[in-house]
Amino acid sequence: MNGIKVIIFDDNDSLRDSVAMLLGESGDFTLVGGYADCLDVRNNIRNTKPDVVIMDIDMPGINGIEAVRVIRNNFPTVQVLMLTVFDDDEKVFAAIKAGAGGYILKNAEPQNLLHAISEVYNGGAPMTPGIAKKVLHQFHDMLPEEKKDYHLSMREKEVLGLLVEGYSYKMIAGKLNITYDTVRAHMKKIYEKLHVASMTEAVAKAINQKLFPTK
Amino acid sequence: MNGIKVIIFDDNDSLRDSVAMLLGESGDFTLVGGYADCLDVRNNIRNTKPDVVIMDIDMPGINGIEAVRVIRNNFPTVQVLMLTVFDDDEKVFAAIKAGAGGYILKNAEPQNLLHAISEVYNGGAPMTPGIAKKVLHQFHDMLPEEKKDYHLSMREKEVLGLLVEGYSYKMIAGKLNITYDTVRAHMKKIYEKLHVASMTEAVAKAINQKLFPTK
DNA sequence: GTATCCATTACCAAACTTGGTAGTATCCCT
DNA sequence: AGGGATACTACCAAGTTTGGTAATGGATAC
Repeated sequence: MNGIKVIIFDDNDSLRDSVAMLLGESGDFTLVGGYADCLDVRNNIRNTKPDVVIMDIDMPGINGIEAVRVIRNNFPTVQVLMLTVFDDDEKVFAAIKAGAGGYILKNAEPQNLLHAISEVYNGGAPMTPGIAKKVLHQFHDMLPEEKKDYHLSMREKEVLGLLVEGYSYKMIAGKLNITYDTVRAHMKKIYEKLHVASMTEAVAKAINQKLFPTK
Repeated sequence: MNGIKVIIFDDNDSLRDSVAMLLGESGDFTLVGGYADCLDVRNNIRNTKPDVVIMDIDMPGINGIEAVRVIRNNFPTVQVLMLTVFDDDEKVFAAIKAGAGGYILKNAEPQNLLHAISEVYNGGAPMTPGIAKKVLHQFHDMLPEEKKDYHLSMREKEVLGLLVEGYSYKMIAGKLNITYDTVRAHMKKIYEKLHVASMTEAVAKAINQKLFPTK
């Protein structure tokens, strides 16, 4: 008994058997658990201490994505590999958001599953090509645009930054040790440069154009 | 001469030769061009009509990421596969933003390069495990948070939405055909529910919690 | 049916924001 | 040395926002 310890959650009994056989033959993996539902994930993991969890999505009771969240919150070192028939954006992204470390479709070659398990165990991110494409494309669309430069001076950025954090003119003056009127002077310049005419517009623009790391 | 038509941009002559040999032996690919710089990308592609472009990043003259942008803007059907030594987040994400369809490190196995070329040609997104991990993790961090529910009423959401767009109380009153004082009443409730005490904070919170599709 | 939430309006007084104009001082560039 | 950008200060007047408290009618919930 050695190698990477794996457990699987899938309500399809014969699939669990196939995986068990596959892992058994390989020699590099040990299947230390197999369950048809996620009703008792926490205990299942506490008892078996796996390195990698193979997780289906559509199961009776608690669904696999919820289970991933639970696992990642309670056992941060355990890697989760999704193994499912679903390839719709919503499920894929939800699984990643929940903390899955890889996403393989059930129609993949058995050999690829073994490879994916070691990869996810070694900190990689195995994905079937179609999934990788989805992720890459979505990722592409989400990357920040070339951010416009409004030529704000250092001081102006500082003031705007505080404004975004909810500070009033008076508070900003206090924070920066300058007078209220100086803050006003900066604000006037900022409004001019951003082409806005109120605090709310300035804040909205600053956040939307990602002028600051607000989150 | 048949198979997938490939051209390569890389200032390392011997690497170009190796790739040429590799592709030649495989039978499934045809190298129809090899260039040490991207000074004339557009013509290079117009003349060779490749299916896939293999692109280095660090080259004299125009850098590979800029070149990807040019290619994707002018020849949207041509797939670009990055083949470079760089694995820092900045370059990886920049390449993806520029439109690269795959990203392979130069230390990968030759066999994997061939596989990656067909994959990118077939609409996949080949990445070396480390790159896939970077992308997945960044992607994970960028996916929208579970959005909190502040139990805003319809009307309150409407008012807050306008506020985020830069409207003043008075303007909101006009837009919604209600009195100024009614707007004020809604605002008071909103502040209470959002736990804020000024327009700027409300706007910042609304945008950051993605309560509205602002962008 | 009575309690609770929602949308609406109203008024007061205090505090805050905005646009205008105007001046001083420093630093960098040519 | 002069031109230009930046940082700072100041005052006025008009307009806006905020926190109170209070009241009405409608809808929904138990």
